[in-house]
Amino acid sequence: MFQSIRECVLGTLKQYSVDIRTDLITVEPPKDQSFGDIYTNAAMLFAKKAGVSPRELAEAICKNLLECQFVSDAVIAGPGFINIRLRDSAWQNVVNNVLMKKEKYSDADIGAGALMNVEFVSANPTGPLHTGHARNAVFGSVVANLFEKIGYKVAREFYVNDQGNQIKALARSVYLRYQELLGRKIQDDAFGADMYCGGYVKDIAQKLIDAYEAELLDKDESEWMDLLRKFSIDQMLDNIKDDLESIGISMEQYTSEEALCKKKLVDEALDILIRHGDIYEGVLPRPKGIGDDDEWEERPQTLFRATKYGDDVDRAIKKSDGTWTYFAGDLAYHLDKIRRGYSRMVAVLGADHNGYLKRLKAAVRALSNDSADIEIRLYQLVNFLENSIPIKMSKRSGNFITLKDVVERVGKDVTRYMMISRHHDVMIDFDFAKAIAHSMDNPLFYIQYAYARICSVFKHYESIFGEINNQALIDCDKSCLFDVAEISLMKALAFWPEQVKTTAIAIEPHRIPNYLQNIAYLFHALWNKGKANTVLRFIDKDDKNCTISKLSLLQATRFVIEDGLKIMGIVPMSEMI
RNA sequence: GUACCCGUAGCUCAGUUGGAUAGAGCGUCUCCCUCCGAAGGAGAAGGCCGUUGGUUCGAAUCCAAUCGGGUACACCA
Repeated sequence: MFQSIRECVLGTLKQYSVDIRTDLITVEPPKDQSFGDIYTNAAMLFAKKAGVSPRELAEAICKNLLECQFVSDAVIAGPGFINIRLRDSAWQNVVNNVLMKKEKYSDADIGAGALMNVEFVSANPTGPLHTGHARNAVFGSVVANLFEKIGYKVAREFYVNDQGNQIKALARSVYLRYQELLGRKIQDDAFGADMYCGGYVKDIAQKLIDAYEAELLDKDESEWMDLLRKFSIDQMLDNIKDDLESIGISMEQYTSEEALCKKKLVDEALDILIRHGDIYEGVLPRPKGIGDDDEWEERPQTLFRATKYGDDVDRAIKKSDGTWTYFAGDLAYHLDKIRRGYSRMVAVLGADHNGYLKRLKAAVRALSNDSADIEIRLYQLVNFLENSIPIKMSKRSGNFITLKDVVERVGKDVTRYMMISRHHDVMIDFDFAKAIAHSMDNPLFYIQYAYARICSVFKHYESIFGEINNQALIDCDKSCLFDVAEISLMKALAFWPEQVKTTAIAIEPHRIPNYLQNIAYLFHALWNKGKANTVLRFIDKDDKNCTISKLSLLQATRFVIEDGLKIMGIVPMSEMI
């Protein structure tokens, strides 16, 4: 619908042979419906370039629009807006459009099958996923779903940091518990500040005993370290995969840092950068945040010229002792992604990584010769509340809410909804009491309720008239759908494909729940209007034809809600429990 | 000190990337069940979009300053 109007407008503009940036033209429903059904700003944008007045251009566009069969009226308003009014039949056609395309109604082909890599979660395998990861996980998975919707071939990817001191600390922690479980006394101060003391460490130790019994006792660290590292990581990854599965996520790819290292990818990345002249030996300037009195040591290191690619300072890729930094590993990792054919990538990171954003973008540009790009989305913290009172968490002491805790308490779907319903730059207050409330405090409930009501109407229909199939809904006469409440709903349904497209391109998944809330709102309003005005009731025992045409609108609404929930990874409820 | 983010109704947040008179929910107030699910709906009140300039036909949105809040700033991972 919007597309055909747009084409009509573009057709007129072509006659003026101006170079048109078509993406600037809006063809949208106006905020205030009294202006009409659709408006466009085309005349105002291109009057200057075309060398005519906005009014003159607008008149030409209007004339063309009026020849379109769906348009009933097109008028010029204000500084040059063109307000278009469509015939009811145009909106009634939307219903059939949805019914025929069903779950493909909102599909687009912007990606044209191109590869898209969405990296998210990527939690260190040193503990179970916690609430922060939950937001990351849900955000990333919905972004992936959205890109699939608009025609990309998407890979969901998890980067496993299976190297470094944290993993060693985990292995040592497990070993301590292992000794303990086998009856050895361990010193009180054995668990230092950098050790892991959560309950899961004991679980791993128990599994270690199941597998190796007492074999590893009384051996030197050099003898068990490699084995324990691998064992612990495997256990933790299984644990993490379970957690992800519990909120409906499965990754296509897990990439191991250690494996990349063995493939010498770090050296290859370095070679590429050297060839581009992006590597030099130097000393980083003293950070401004460190005062003159603070401790600061000049260190000659191998540096990456990140400033050439928009970063604020150059970045170290080797420590002063010659070993690689963490960032060097990331260079290798992103080189790997590029080599696997990804020129478009998205990465989801916590807001505390904001200092890392520019250097990652710089790395991808440098390694790909500017042919690849990575979009990074940072998400803010989630505060958990119990009846408006914040719950204190401390990761150190092992006293933090895990993803599993949340899912067990409020369920997968509510968790997903709460995590995705806010803009990623905004902190979320997650109140357990509100999350499970059955009221407007809980918007997911409101949407599910609309869906359940629609299902209930269909059941009611079937109890009177018997089964009905999709084809009958398509073929029926739609002239019963004429009330403003019905038209408003149809207009909103017409916008759905556009909504999916812009949401995906902007990488702002929260727009989906907002949209669905609006659909639910329009539906509930229509439902209630039927209480006062019997003509608007969905089921009329004495008029089967009209009833079917009302149902066709409900069916279209149901498809769109289902589609939206599916993007969010939420299962629609045909009955409220 | 620097970078990134936030500032919109009493509270929690939207605002379709620059469009016309800025919108929801909660809370407050008034109505609506003999009626397909009231777990709902209709309406009222509530705003200098932090502040000040700029860009243009047009700004909550873009730019520059500024104030307030958050996060991060060497070889940690």
